[in-house]
Amino acid sequence: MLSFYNTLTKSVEPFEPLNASCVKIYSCGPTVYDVAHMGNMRAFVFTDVLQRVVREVGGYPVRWVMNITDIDDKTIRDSSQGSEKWRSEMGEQSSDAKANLRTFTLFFESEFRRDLQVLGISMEHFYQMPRATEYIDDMQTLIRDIVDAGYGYASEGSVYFNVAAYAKDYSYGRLFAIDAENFREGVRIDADEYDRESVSDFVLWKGRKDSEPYWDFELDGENIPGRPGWHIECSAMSKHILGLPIDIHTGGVDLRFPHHEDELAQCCAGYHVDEQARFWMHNEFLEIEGKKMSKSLGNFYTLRDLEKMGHNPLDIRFALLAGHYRAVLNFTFDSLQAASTARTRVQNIIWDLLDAAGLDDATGLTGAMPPDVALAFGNDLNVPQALARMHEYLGANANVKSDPDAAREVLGALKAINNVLAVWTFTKRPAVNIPDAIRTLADQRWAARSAKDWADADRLRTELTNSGWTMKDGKDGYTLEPLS
RNA sequence: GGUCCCGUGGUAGAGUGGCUAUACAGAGCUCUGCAAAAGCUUGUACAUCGGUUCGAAUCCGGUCGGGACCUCCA
Repeated sequence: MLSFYNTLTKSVEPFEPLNASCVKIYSCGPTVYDVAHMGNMRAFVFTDVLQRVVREVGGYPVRWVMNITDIDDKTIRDSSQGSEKWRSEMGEQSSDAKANLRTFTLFFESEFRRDLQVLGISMEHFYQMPRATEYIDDMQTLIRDIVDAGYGYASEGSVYFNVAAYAKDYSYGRLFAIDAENFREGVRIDADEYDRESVSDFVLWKGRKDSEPYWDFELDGENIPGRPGWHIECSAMSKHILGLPIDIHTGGVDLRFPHHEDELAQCCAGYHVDEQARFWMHNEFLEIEGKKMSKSLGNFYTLRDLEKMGHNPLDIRFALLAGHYRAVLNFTFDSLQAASTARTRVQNIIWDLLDAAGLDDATGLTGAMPPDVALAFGNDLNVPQALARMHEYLGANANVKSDPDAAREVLGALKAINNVLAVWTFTKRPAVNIPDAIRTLADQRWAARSAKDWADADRLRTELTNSGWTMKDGKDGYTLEPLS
C-alpha cells in the first residue's frame, strides 16, 4: 500500500513497518539559532505529510521524533556575550556561556514550535522533541563505545571518528558515494583548528575553546572538556528514544552527506547494529522565483516575513505541497496566490457542504478517502497527483449539495484527505462582523432591488463596494462578504 | 576536478512508450435585473539535434541551458 523512495537503495520500495504497532520516524529538526525560513518550512511540511500518510493511509500508529539542535557553532556564536543576535526579549545576558546558550536556544525553540503550529503541524503528533543538550550523557557513552570498538581516537583534546578503520569493517558511503580522491580544489576543508589523522575523519567530541560552553567528558581515565560534534546527537537520541533500527529517518537532501552518513556510521560502530534506519528519505530544496534562496539575492524569506506581507500560513503550506518532495520546487508569489485561491475555494465548498448536510461541525466526521487519492499519497507521497484526483472527485460531486446524505459523504472524504493535507477547517463558517452602517446600506439596496429600482440598487452596490464589501443576492436574501 | 539531478502549455506542476493530469490565470457559456458566487466548456505543452521503435515528450546518445552535493545550509 505504501511505498517510499529510499536513499539507501536509490529506488522506490514498498514500505513495511518493522513493527506494525508503531512506526518509528526520526526527523532532523532545526538548529535553533534563528526563525524558520521557507526552506525549513518545506522540510517540516514534508515530514509532517509523511507521518500523516503513514497514519492515515497506512493505518499505522506513529512515533515521531524531531530533534532540536541547541548546541553547535552557530548557537554558540550567536548566544555569546555581545552578540548582535541576542534579542531584548531574551533578557539580560549572563557571564555563564551555558546559561546564555540555554536562554538563546529556548527562545528560538519556542518560536519554532509556534511556526510549526501555524503551518498546520500538530504538537500532538510528536512523540518527543528532544534537545541535544539533554542527551550529553548518552552521546558520551556512544563516543566511548565507538572508541572502545576501535573506530575513534582522541587527539589534541578532541575525539574523532576514524573513517578508514570503520570502512574496513563496514560500508562507508551507503547514503552518498563520496570520492575522497576528487575533492574539488577550493572546497573548504576545516582541518586547521583540529588535528585529525585523515581529512575524511569527523569530530565526535570537540575540545573546549576559550569561553565556549562545555561539558566534562571522561575518556580512558582522562577528562576532555568540550561539546558534542554535530552528528552524534541524532545517533544517540534516535537510539535512546526510539530504539534501533527505526523505520524512517528524514531530512533535507543536504543532510545525506556528511550528516546522515556519519550518523549511520556512528550507530553501526558504537551500537553494533546493521542499520540505523530502514528508510532514509530526503526532501529537495526550494527555489524562490526560480533562484536559490539566499540572503545575497534578496529572496530569503522567513515565515514571519510572509506573514507580515499578509499571507496566510496555511496558504504557504498548500503552496509547499504543490510539488513532489523530491523535486526542486519553484516557490513564487504567483504560485502562492494560486494556492491561496485554490485553497479558499475548497474551503468554501466545505462550508457549503456543512450547510447542505445540516451540520455545524464535521470535525468528528469519519469518511473514506477516494481510493485514487489514497493511492497517490501512498505512492511515495505524490501529493500533486492526490490533489488532482481530489479535484476530479469534487468535480464529479459538484451537484451533491441538494442531498444531505451525499453531502455528508463528500464531507467525510474531504475530512479524510485533510487528515493528511491539514489545510482546511471543518468547523462552521465563521460569522462575518458586519458594521451597522454597511448593514443599513445593504438593507436599503435589498429594498430597492425588491422594488426593481435598478438604478438605486446599483448605486448602493457601488457604495458598498467602495466601502469594501461585496453583496451577493440570493433567492430569499443577501449575504455580505468583505473584499479581500 | 568528481558525483548526480533537472529542462512540460501564460504560471505552478504530475504523469507516461500509443488513451496527452490537476490547479491558478485567460476565453466562452449557464444562472443572475446587473453582478458576485457556483457549475459547465475551452487551451494539444513536454529545451535542442540525432538514434531505437509500427509509434517517443516518455528509452538511448550528443548539444545547449539551469541546478545540487563533495565536512556542520532544509
